[in-house]
Amino acid sequence: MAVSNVDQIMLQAQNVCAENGLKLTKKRRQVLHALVMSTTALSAYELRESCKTETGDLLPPMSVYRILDFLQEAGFVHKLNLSNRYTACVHIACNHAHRFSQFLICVKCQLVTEINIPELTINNMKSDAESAGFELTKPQLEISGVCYTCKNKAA
Amino acid sequence: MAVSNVDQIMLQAQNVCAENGLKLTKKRRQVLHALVMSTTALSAYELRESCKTETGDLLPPMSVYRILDFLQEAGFVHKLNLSNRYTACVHIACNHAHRFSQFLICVKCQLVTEINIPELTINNMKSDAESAGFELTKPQLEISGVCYTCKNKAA
DNA sequence: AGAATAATGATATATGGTATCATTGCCGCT
DNA sequence: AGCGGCAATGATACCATATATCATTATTCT
Repeated sequence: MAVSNVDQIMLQAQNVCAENGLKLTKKRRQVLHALVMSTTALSAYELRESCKTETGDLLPPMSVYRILDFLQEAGFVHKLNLSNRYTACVHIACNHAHRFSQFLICVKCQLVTEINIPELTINNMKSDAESAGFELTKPQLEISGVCYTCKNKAA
Repeated sequence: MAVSNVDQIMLQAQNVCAENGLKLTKKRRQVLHALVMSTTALSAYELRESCKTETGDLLPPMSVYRILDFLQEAGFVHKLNLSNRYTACVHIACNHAHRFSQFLICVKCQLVTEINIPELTINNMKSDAESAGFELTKPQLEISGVCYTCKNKAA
């Protein structure tokens, strides 16, 4: 995510939890913080590293996955299935209503950019799906591409 | 895929390979055939089962993955990243030019339906991505939903 | 036939994720 | 403060997905 207002994001997350009876414990904060700080999506096992204690202890994998589940439930984190990695939601601080999200993933540098899908695109997709006999539920789109930085580097 | 014209599909695959100097060996045919016959996407390890010999020998995992790589290169098979499963391309027999594909995956029964994305939707997505500083390369979309059969069952 | 190359096999291991049961820590109560 | 109950975390074991590496078998080409 790599943002400047990290503190504000963490505070907002804390507030959202308080309002909904969810507990943002120390470890959960640690994991969320690591994701918010990272420009790229992180794997569960990379997150263990990011959260290790001064004595070098790692979180057990089970805990990492449970914490990720919690953070996803709360809407703070998305899982990217293309890479089996996790990324902080860009809308934590702005408290947007959560719409269908779309992730643009650079195949060269792994940069992840989350954008909102315009209403129009969503509606088109919904009716395309309907024609094929499907009702859409949770269309999270993950699309591979090349970011302009990498594209320019190549040229 | 679950189609009636299985033989025609296999024949067409054979022809495409011949035209392009690719070898559709016996094992590759076996794997492709298993995928063409299945209504749901199959995992690599399920494919081992589908292709076992009379004596019960299984393909080594490495071979399955290599064969799947080959079939994907040839455009006969898609990998679904949402489920880490593989499915035959619906366009083998009709020999369509390959456009961006979209998969509708039923969360209840695992039915997979491949549809073409209308030109319009693609172009919208491309310009959305461009606004965010991305150039799209291989937009394969995988979308969760509920097929009408399951939806009606629920009601 | 023999060399070169492509395909497959075998073994080991990395990586991603879950099941299960034990332990810890927090919260409210009296 | 002490205690009971429940949520969160830890520990161990394990399954599922995928790859690295080297050995062997088939094809193809001369």
